[in-house]
Amino acid sequence: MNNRELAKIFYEMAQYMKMEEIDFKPFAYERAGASIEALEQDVEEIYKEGGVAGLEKISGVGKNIARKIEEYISTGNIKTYQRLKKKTPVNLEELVNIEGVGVKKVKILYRKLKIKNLKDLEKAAKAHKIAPLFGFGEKTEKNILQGIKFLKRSKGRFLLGEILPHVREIIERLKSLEEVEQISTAGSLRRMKETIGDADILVVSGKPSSVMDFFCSLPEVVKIWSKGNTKSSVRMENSFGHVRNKISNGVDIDIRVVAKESYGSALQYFTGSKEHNIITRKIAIAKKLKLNEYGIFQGKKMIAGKTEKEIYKILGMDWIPPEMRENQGEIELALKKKLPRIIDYKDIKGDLHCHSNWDGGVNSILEIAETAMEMSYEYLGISDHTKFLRIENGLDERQLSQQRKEIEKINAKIQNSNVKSSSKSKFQILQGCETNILNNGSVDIKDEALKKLDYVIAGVHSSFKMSKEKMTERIIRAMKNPHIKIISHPTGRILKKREEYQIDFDRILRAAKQTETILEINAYPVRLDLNDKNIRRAKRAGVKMIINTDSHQKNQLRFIEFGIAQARRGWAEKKDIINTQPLQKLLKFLE
DNA sequence: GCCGTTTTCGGCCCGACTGTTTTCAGTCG
Repeated sequence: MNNRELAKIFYEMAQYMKMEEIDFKPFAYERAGASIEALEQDVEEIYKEGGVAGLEKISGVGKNIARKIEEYISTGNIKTYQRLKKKTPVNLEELVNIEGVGVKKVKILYRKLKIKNLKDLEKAAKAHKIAPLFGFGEKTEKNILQGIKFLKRSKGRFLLGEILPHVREIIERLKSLEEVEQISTAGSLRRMKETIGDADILVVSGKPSSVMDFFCSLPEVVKIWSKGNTKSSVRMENSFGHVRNKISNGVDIDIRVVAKESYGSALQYFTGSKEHNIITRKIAIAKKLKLNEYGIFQGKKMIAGKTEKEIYKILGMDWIPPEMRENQGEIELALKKKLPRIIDYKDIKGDLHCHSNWDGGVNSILEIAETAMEMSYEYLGISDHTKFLRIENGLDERQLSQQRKEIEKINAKIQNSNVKSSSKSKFQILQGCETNILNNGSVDIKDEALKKLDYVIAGVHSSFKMSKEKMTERIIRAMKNPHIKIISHPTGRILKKREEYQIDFDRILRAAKQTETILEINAYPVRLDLNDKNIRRAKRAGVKMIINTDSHQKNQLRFIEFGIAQARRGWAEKKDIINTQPLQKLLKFLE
């Protein structure tokens, strides 16, 4: 908890420094923030063990930043941060989240119009006070309004990836209570939707009131909306669930306590979706039964309710995985007992989209590989950015060939250290790269260099606002390059921030099929791209997919879960996803 | 403000794009 808070402060300090046109320092603070966020140990612990000198061992942390960490630990505050904030007291996170608005514009908006937050900005834009400002204009004003509109549409929704880990942590704490017999997430969180409105927790307990007392007095709770004997609703603190430097308003959590004999029906009822439940209840009615959150009833007699499985069974259906419960045809298939066997969370054997510290990433190739081995992967693909992305320190042809040698060395080292352990001796690091698809569809690395890699990923990282026709052509041309095997984040959306770019997805699918190009299901929480609908389309078109994390630090390899969840929501089966294959088969496929 | 098998001082964080300029500033990846 500490680390994330602190990292967030450093990110914000960096932004304020950029606002003041300070050179280089912002970069130092960002880097320190990123490396603190990636730490496994709490900074406070590091400080207790080794003092300021211990803190200085953290990469990117020197004398000054170490002192600031010390200040934060001992006073809970950083004076420099307060000073920066005082100079421009605005909701920076909120304002820079609008596309096209950065720190410099925020500064002008505050100095000239005293705009502090989204509300002020919207008011000013609607009153046409923005366009006359120096450096702004008609178009900027329009873009700002559009950006606000887009933000509002996704307002109140949270990323699965930022909420789930915290809710799980809270569930762990609840589990430690003697009174808690069974516990689970419910609602959209259990269905693993890419964004969620609020979080639902379902508990079985003989002592509901003490569970309620414990829950409502959690330190993260900032507001109790309602507190009852079996149902409570609270607002969590703001920092609850932020990813990198993006902070959201606190999420609401609803908790319900139900009787043991109703747990299954309550879980079914509160997991939803609403549309799915409407149909299941209709099926019950047709069988002269009644289904509600307490159980399934024949007249007044309750005939089931303890588990979800028995509920579905009585309705004449197979149990449906929560990720599929969107009334998209899953009920019909479950009635015919013909549900597809969707990919399992344990099926992934490796991750081919990972960034190391050779480009903008945090960890060394070896460190990432160690995490991959901990996850029992058989392989790991390093795919650093290439030279077009200068700020990400993209690699050129020469650096790629240097990296190849490094990877060979590490592979040899891993093989030697694991001779005894047969399970790990199979592990292998592959070398790829994530090339940039330029405007004309060519990529920024020469074919001769691409040829030497184990595989090549290509993605769009610039000029997002092309026409549909041009963007489609651009990506198809990249797919036709025989070296390019994978298209990363194929639609380019950023959740709560940027729409997909315009593409003719059917044409992309046809070209992917024809060129045997793999489409990525990017597991990074703000991307989740392809989304569930496109995954289904790709599956239907017979296009192969791969679930990758796009991780920039080793801990982010765990994001794979969110990608698998999307694949499950898109009904993808094991055979549709190529990184469910063992190493040799994967290599053959890539070839 | 950090860092060092090019450097303990002098480099780092660049280039495309957009919209605002009339030669450039801000934003984004």
